[in-house]
Amino acid sequence: MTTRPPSTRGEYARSAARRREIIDAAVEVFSTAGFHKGSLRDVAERAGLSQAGLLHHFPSKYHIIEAVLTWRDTHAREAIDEAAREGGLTHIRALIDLIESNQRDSPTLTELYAVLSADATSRDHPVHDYFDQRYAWVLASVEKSFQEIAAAGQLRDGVEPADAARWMVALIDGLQIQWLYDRAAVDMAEEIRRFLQTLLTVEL
Amino acid sequence: MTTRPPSTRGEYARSAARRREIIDAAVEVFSTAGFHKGSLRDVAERAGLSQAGLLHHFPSKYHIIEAVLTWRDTHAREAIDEAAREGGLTHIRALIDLIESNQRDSPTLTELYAVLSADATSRDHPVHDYFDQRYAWVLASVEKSFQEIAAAGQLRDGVEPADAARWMVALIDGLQIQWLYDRAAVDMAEEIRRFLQTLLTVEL
DNA sequence: GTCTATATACTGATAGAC
DNA sequence: GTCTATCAGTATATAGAC
Repeated sequence: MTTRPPSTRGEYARSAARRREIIDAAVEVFSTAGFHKGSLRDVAERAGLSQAGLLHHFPSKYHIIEAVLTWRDTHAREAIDEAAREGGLTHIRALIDLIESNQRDSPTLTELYAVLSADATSRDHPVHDYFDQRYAWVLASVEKSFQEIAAAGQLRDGVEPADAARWMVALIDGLQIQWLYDRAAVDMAEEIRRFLQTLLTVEL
Repeated sequence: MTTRPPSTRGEYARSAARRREIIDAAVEVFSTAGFHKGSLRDVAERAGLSQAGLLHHFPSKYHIIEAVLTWRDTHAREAIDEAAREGGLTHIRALIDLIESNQRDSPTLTELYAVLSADATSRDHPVHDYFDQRYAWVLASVEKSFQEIAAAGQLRDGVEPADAARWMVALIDGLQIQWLYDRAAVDMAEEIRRFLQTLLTVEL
């Protein structure tokens, strides 16, 4: 039997573009309604096709949320990878810059992550394992950078690198919630910078 | 027309006890499954009656979650009210103690609050307004205490009371999420105490 | 006060025409 | 690749017997 290969680059591009449209629609729906409450019909309608048409591109609701998460992760790692390799303050600064640009350029995606990371604490949640591993990885990599900061004499005496890492990650999540309730009142990146400055002996 | 008053104290007590059983069941169901995903049937089953029987005591799902929240708030305010009136470090210490005892004695209720406060960021969520007002109130009362701490010379130079309040509330929410993913790794009260100690000039 | 039975709506997913 | 039609499951809520 023969499988018909796409005859032109155009077909691949069109399909990929459709998937992107669906992912964008899913971000908007899931970030305001939540993953459980946000329906495939809502996503389909926003993407401009029927619910059955949507499931031609992604076989299940889980595949859609998975695509959303991996798509953002790919782009986030591109933005942070070089600074993460360098470590120390460079890594921390890049993280804050990333948060700042995320909030400015894709607030709905930021919203989705904030809501979903709390939603997925339930052990049988479809993306529980994803967030579980993500927290472990983020905490470890931030702690490593704070250890380097401490070794360079840039961390105040008595502040443990493991604590600083945990506080920074917690502050990010917590400020995001406050931001979602009152967006005008919270400037996340500035707030995190001021907080970190109290832990450091050098200018951030 | 005449309304039949309860003939004995027993009837009130029995009905009140039933409502408490339902509230306890609701806490357990909603904290693990989330508010949307947790069903009235689950709550009813755990409370030992049918779903229709449950709706005799609370006319809708919303009334149940509302009862859960106001019930906890009443008890939380009892525990914190005196210290809150005194203000300053006394208030902050009492807040941390309350978090510690909540986590030890009613972890599922703590879990429910953490998940629900993120869930309810959506503007059309049934308890959005409740959490919106709660954050405004908590932030204001904690900021007031940090102003008193600053006036007493107990706050490190350069730390703004408004920032300290925002950071403390954010840290509580963020650590709760980390705790839900890895309960063995996070001692919330200790972590918050160590964090606040870095902002203060006196022993907490 | 509690039950069974049911109304009504919406969910994710599938079948099959085009 | 997209559609209509539909399935089976579950949700909240109601009606009415007991």
